[in-house]
Amino acid sequence: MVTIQFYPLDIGHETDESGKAVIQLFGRTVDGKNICVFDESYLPNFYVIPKNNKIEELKRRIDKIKKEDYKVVESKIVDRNYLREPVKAILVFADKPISIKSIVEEIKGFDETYLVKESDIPFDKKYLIDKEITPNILCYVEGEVLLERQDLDVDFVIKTKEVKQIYTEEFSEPKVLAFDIEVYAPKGRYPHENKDPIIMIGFASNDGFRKVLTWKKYGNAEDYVEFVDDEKKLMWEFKNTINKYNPDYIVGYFSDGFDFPYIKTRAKKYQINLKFNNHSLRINKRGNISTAKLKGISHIDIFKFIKNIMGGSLKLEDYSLGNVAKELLGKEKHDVDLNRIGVVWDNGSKDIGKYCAYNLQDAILALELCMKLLPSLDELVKLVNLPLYDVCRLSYSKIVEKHLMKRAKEMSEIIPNRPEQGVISTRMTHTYEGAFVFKPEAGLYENISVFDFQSLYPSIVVAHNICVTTLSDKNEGHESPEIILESGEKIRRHFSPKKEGFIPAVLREIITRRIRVKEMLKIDRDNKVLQARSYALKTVANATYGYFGFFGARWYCRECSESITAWGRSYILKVIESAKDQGFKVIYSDTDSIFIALENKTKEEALNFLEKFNQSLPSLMELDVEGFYPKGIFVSKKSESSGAKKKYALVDEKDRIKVVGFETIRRDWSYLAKEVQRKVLNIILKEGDTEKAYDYVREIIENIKDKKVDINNMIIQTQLKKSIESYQVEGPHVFVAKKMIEQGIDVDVGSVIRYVVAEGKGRVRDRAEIPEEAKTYDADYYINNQIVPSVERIFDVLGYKKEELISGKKQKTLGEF
DNA sequence: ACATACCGGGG
DNA sequence: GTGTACGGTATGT
Repeated sequence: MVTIQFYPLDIGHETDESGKAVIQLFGRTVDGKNICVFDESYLPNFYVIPKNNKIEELKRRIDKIKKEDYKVVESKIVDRNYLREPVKAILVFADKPISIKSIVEEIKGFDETYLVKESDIPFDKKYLIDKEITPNILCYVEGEVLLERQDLDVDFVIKTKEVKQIYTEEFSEPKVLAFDIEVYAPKGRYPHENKDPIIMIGFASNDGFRKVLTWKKYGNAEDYVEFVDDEKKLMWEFKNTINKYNPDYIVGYFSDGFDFPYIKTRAKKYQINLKFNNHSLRINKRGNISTAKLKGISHIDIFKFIKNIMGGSLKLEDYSLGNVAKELLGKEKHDVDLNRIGVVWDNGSKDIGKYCAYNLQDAILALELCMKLLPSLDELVKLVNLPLYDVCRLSYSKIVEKHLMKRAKEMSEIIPNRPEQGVISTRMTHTYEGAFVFKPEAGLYENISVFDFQSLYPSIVVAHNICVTTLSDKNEGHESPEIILESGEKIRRHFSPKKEGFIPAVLREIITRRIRVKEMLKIDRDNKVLQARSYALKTVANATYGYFGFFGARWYCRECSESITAWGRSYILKVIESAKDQGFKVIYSDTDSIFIALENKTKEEALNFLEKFNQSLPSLMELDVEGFYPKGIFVSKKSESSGAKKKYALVDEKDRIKVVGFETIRRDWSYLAKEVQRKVLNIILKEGDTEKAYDYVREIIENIKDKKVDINNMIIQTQLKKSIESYQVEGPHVFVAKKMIEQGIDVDVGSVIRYVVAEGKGRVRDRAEIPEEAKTYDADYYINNQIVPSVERIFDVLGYKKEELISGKKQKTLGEF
């Protein structure tokens, strides 16, 4: 018997041939050793709530369930709450995870069964909930050393009957290793994992380790460069480097979707089994989304977290590493021409060194992004009780749900089920009156102040006790403002004040904790942990409203959503009215934010208004400054039927452009179209010269007409997502791909097909040509389908019609412009 | 009008 | 892994 203290970092389970599962907790001991703990005490389980008083009878029937390949091991009658009402439930333990489905099915057939709950939570996740174990927090374990499990390649393997989390100490000094790969690509073609080798892999760790592995020797290589013989050796060294460095976290940027899947494919080619801590690299593919998991090492794809969670508040133009690093770290990628990577590699010149430096820099940026966001991730781990691996891939709704699940357990609440597909469909078809949107008057504005309620919805939920558990037929105290239903009927919703609802209770705790954290931050302004804690609490609180109306939610409540927005509208309208009263020009408002054009007023006056207004609000509510923007353009969306949606671009005081709701720059647009949109926004927002922007577009259009624009700028790229034969609808890229195959050019699933639209009539695909063969392009197509659509709505705002852009004849009706 | 296919991130 | 994104846009039928 040994006792040991360790930080659980990752969880998994191992099943034997019969399907019996044992939980495995991977982690670090206090003195930095790798450990794997097998918790043999845990059995898959779920609740059955009886329909009537025949609970004993139901229990007896459940206990008898025993078939060849599944059985009930044990059951207990327990006191719990379900949606805040006390219930007697039967807690059923199954022999193995895969038995759950069959047992549940059998029990559902019993007359006495009313509800089956918590049978839809993954085994590992349910373990953490049931045992109330928070990853990254110190645990104590008493057990036996399993000597025969040398294969796990950790320092200790412990078999135990109990893992206790009796401490609060956090795992605070992880070894973090970031990596990035560079891939060979012939000129003008995007690399393909079946054809193009990995030529270099860069590593960067938080304790200063730097290395670039590559397999073509060149002179005067930097110290960090290490040469290997070939791609196969590169794969081996990749694996060795990771195993030798032995990181707690391995980090990449889009490594779920690119680096790891690519590595896996290349390794397979050489029949190398990539094992880390003796566990193979697993790539899970769901549709287009892949995730890469290394059992025992937490793989953080920092891109996922930035895109899913951080992105919302950052308002980034796009999520490319270069852009994100610039915004978050103030650092740049190295400037190399990736289109030449294949050429340089083939030449074998010392220019390869530039690519090595580029490679290393990308790994460093991924590392630094991770280190910067790690405090926030750590705080979220504690709120949702999931390992870092899961936390960095969560969506907003999942953050809320997992936090609710954790709190449910602590409050003896049985967790509701995930909705079935049919229920989801029904939920999706029902709409309700959403947030108040003050339609922006499309236009160009100067000196814009943006204020928003940081905790409008959460505080409404708490203040009015809004919850699926408090929804009531009669007015007992909390009556919502008027709500207009789909049918047109006007009603008010009621929430009982008698008992605090489950979600209001959870939220109240979150909000009061955040207030305490903010108090502490006033004294200790630069405390990164407190900042991260405040951020994590804010994230959970703010996402809760959306959760009520999210069709996949366990605690779904449409009536709650309706009521929250109804109350929300009444508050934001108050802000709008009072801003107008004070003589401010309100240009836009959506949900919980308000955009004010300062016009002849000063920033100070706006801040005074804010301060005054805040004094009139209930204590938990606060209108905050989101930002000041010297210039902004508001554009109306094409389909105005469903209300004006957000679509605007702002330039902030640091001359950075924030674009919201515009078509993002995509690969299937020509380079020219992307460039034109970007440049037009820049001229308008940074230079404030609409005439210049108009002239710029006119010049481009004339150049296109005169065929002065290089054909390379006209290339449209589209990827083949499936095999050529399986296309029902053949787009231009499929047609071109066929032409390429005829010419013996190697084209496969995943190939990015480049084409140019040539002159002529009829379908686009009939005119699509391989760029190298195309002599000229269809000017009208590019003007009408690429250039004009990319800027049309921007110019619409400025009072130019689409026709003017094309013809050059101004019909500008001077009005407000 | 409706259906189908692609974008993102990554080289 | 006790699962299967999403919202928007272009092209073809």
